[in-house]
Amino acid sequence: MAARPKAKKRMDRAQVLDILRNRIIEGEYPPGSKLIENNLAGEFGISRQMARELLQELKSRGLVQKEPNKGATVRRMDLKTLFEIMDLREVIEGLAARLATQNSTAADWLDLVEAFGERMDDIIRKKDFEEYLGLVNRFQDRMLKLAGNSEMSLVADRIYAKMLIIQRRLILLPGRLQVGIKEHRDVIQAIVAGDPEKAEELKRNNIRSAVTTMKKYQKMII
Amino acid sequence: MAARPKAKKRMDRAQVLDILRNRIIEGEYPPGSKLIENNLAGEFGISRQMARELLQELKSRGLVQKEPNKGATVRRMDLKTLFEIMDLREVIEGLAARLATQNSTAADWLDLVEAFGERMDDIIRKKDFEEYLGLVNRFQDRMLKLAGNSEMSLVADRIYAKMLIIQRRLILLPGRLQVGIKEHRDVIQAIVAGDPEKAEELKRNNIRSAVTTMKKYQKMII
DNA sequence: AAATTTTATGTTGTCGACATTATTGACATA
DNA sequence: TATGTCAATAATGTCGACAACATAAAATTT
Repeated sequence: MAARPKAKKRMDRAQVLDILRNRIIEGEYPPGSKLIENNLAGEFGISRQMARELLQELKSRGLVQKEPNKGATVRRMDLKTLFEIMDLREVIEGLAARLATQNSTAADWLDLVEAFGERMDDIIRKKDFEEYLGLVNRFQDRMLKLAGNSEMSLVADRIYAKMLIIQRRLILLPGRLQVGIKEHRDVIQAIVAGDPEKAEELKRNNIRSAVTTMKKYQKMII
Repeated sequence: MAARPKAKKRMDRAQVLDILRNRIIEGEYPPGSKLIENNLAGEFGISRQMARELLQELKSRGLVQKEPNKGATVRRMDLKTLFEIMDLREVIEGLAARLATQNSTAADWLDLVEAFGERMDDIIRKKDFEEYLGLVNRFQDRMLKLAGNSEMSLVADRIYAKMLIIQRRLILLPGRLQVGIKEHRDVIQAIVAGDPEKAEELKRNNIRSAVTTMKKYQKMII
């Protein structure tokens, strides 16, 4: 583990947690790398006890793994886990789409309808992946927020954190960008039209379609 | 909080966690009651630090709630949360039924087919609720185990812990026992027949049907 | 007597120190 | 060279003590 020499001082508990979370999600701490309590304590100017509790928190969010007497490591995602999560994601996002449809009106979706409309053609042409990912995330956030089910949001958070890296590789696969856009358009349309069952079904199909692509190109993803 | 005077000595971490979990889901610690670190430490012969970590663990499982500087209380379940969890439960158990169907053969279900068959008529006649609940739980455990999705199991565990109390009251509602048995029979039949989609749909219907009953008799449940 | 401040007590938050368990590296032996 | 043993080091697990905060009780003021 490359140690960070600098000792930033007196950081807030939540701040540190956020930093660690981001480093894991962004891949700065690669999967399997050790997170050593003393190092973290030193870097952030917190006590080891505090570092310990933060690691525990990260564990409960499914981002790190702890083995007794051996410490915490960034959780590796193997293929099995990946597809397990995708199965979960299918039903969770389906539920989110359904609930969001029930709890929202067309007005809540104006910006996203527009964004996934003509603006998307630009994105496809330029292959602007970052812009696309940003929009997809905005869509997911909106959906979760409007769904208004905090228990579900907890589960979704667990899933998303681990999906972010994968998502970046997924859209690079042949044809996935175009298909993804079309599927999102359809989902949004069903939501705005106020058809909860259809929205759920389409969102589930969207994830299943992603899984199919992933299975086809397994080796390139993990 | 009624203090337990006895100081049991040197209990294992996992043991204590299990005891606390049970006390919460059995209702021995009623919702809203305070869990004081010192008391727990004293009762189980563990250090306060350890008690603290156990409370954190219970929090991450959604059983207790923590407010900064005010401590941990047994999480209250209001009506909103209850129905949120039921929505989640619908899709999770649906998924479990589908996956279990894909990963199992009729041989895995022999005992439960029999139990939900003729033996059930006895149970209905005697209104043996405990026996029925035992079988339902056995069915759920089997389903989760055979589904073989550990991410999903984590979510399910979060849900079940909170559902156990409710379940006891649900089956007391008029007609719910008979309906529940029939629905379980249908689900099991679809699973044994190897029809994943049907199993998923029936399990989802089962939860939705429970929700309908709950909404009708809201006041008696919480 | 009611309201406000002060004091006292109980509970959580934080830290440093020690004990226990892994891991590493040096050394000896086959 | 390879392997096994043992010491040295590093990291985690655990504990008790003190500080900060919240609550309840007492005292003071109006």
